[in-house]
Amino acid sequence: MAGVSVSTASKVLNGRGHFTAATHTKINDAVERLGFRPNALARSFATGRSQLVGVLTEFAPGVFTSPVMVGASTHLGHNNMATLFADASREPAAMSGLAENLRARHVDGLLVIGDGLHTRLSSVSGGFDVPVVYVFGESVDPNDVSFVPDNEMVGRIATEHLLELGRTKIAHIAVPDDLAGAARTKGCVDALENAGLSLAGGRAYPSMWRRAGGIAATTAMLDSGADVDAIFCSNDQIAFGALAALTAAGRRVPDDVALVGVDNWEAMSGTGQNVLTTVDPDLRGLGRAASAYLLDALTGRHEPGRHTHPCRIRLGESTLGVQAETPA
Amino acid sequence: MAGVSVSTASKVLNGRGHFTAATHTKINDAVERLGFRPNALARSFATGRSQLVGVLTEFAPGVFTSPVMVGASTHLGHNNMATLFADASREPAAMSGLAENLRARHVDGLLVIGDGLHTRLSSVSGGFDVPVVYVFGESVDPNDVSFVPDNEMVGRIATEHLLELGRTKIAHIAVPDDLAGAARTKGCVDALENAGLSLAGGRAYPSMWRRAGGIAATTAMLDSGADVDAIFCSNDQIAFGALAALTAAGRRVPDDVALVGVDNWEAMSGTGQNVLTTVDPDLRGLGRAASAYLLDALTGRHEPGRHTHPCRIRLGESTLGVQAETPA
DNA sequence: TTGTAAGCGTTATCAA
DNA sequence: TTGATAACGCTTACAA
Repeated sequence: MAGVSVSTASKVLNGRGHFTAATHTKINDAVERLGFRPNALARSFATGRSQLVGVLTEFAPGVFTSPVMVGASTHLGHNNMATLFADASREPAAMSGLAENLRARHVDGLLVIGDGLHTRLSSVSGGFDVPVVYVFGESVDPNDVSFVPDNEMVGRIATEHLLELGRTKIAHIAVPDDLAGAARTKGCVDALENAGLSLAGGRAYPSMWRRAGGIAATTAMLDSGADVDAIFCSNDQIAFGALAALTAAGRRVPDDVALVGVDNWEAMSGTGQNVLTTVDPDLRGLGRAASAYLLDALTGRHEPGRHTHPCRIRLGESTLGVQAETPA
Repeated sequence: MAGVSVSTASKVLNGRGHFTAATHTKINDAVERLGFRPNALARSFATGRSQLVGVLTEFAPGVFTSPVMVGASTHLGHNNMATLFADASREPAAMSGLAENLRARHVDGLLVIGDGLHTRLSSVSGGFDVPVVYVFGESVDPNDVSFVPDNEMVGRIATEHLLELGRTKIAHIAVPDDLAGAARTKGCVDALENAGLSLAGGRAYPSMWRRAGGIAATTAMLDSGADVDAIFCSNDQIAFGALAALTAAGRRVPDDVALVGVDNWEAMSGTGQNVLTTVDPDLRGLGRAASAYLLDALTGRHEPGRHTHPCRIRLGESTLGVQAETPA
C-alpha cells in the first residue's frame, strides 16, 4: 500500500538503515490508514527470540510475592519483555512441570520467585538453555543465580538506628528456625558487637512471625526484669505485639522503649499510618534487580551464586516519637 | 530422522489422522532420541492462535488480587493456555497501554482484574477482536462481560446464619461509600425483612474497612445502649475490631453477641486459626469462573453484563463457640 | 537507498 | 495411510 517492499517497511518500522524522508512518510501514512500493528508472534518466530520472560512463583497469593513479581514485571515491560506467569500453589512438585511448559513456549529467560522464608528453592535450571534467576529464595544449587534480601543488613541497619538514638540496652525478638530470621539476628548481634555491646537480657527472645508471638516474647522479657530501652523485632507483626504488650505494661514507646520492626507492613497494607519504624526489604526493588540481571544475562553476563539486595529504613513514631512528621 | 515426512510427524504428534503402529514407534523413537520439543511459538504462528490469555491487573499487590489471578491462571493452565501478565500499578491511565501491548502479542483473550472495591473498571475492550472479561470489578460499559462476587448474597448468607442460630437483635457495621459494602448491607437488610425483622439499633453503624473502624462503631453501638445479640460486620478486619471492643466491654462472644465477618481473612493470611465465622467470597473460584467463561467465549459464547459468583460461609468460634471444631 | 528472496517450525490442504 | 507443498508475517543477508 505504501508502494514499497516489505523489507523496506520492516526496516523503517524498526528504525534500521537509512531511508529518505519520503519513504518514511509513505510508510507511516500506510500504517495509519491500515491501522497496521506488527504481529509480535510472527516477529518472535522469525527472530527466534520470544521477548517473553517466564515468571514461576512458588505461591503467588503470599503477601510478599506480589511486590517482587510486580517489580520484576514492570521493569521487564519497560524493556519490551512480556511476563509469562505460572504459579505452583505451594506444591514444589508442580514447579518442574510448569517450568517445562514455559520452556516449550521458548521464554528468553526464567524468574523463579520463592516466598522469602523457610526453605530453599529446588533448581529447575536443568534443561534450560536460557538464563534462570531465583528470587526471594535461594536455589539449592550454588551454581544457580539467586537474588535475596540482605537480611543481615536488615538486622544491622535496625540496630544501628537504635544505637544512633543513644539506646544501649537493646533487646531482640528473634525467629530462630528460619533462614531469614536467623540472618536478621546475626546482623543485629554483629552491630551490637561492633559497638562493644551485647543483647539486653543476655539472649534473643524467640517468637513466631506473628503478633501473638511478639506479645508473648515481650511479656516474658518484662517478667524477667530485663533492663531494656529498645527492641528490634524480626518483623512488624511481632513489633505490633510488642507495642501492645509494652503499652499494657505502662511503658511508653519510644520514650521508655523504642521499637523497630521489619517489612514496612503499614505501607504495604495501605493503612496509611506510619507508627512503626521499620526496615523495608524493598521487595519491588528486589524484583527489579533480579530482572535487570536477567536482561544482562541475555547478553552474556554470568555471576553464579547469591546476590543480596539492600534494604532501607523507614522512620516512624516508634523510635522518633510524634515529631516523625518532618516538614517538607 | 524417523524417515517420515514432517506432515506425518506433525499429525502423529498431535494425534490427528490414522497411522500404522510402526510409524508411531518410528516417530516416538526419534522424538526420544532427539529430545524433540515442539516449538510452541511456531505453532502459534502457524495456527494463528497464541494459546495465550492476557491478564491485566489494576493493582497486583492488593491482597485480594492474587487469589483471583491464581484461580484464573491455574484454570487456564489446565486448558493449555498460558497467562501473559501485566500490572497497572493503580494507574488507570496505564491500563490501555498495557492492553495494547497484550494485543500486539495476539492474546486469544483478555482478563482485566480489578481490586474488588471502590470503583468500576474503565473499558479497554475497544480494539480487541478477542473476548475481554472484567473480573472483581465491573466494567463501566454494560455491554462488557463482568464477573464479580455476589455481595448481596454475602450479606444475606451472613444474616441468615445468625437468624438460624436464633439471634434476632442483629446489628450491622456497614461501609456505605463503596459498591461492595453497599451490596452487603442490602443483602443483610433484605434477609432481616424476610424474617420480619429490622436492624438492631434502627440503623447500620458506619465504618471504614479497618479494625479501628470496627472498634469505634462497636463502642458507639454499646454506648447508645442498643440491645444487640449479633453483629454482621462488612469485613473481617471490622469484626476483629468488634471482637476487641466487645471483649473490652465484658461481653462474651458468641454467648452474648455473635459475630460474622467477610473475607475468610484467617485462612487467606495463613494464621491457621478459625476464630471468626466469615463469609468467604471465594476469590479463586471467581477467577476460575471468569476464565472458564473466557474459554467458552473463544468458541462463541457471549453473555454481556454482570455475572455474580456465589460465596460460602465458613463457620468459626465467633458464632458457634469452641465446639466449632467438628470431628471428621 | 531500496528490493529480492530465503528462512524461521509448524499446520493444513490436497494429491498419491 | 503417507507425503509434497503452500502458507503464516516477519527479519535479514545480499544484490541492485
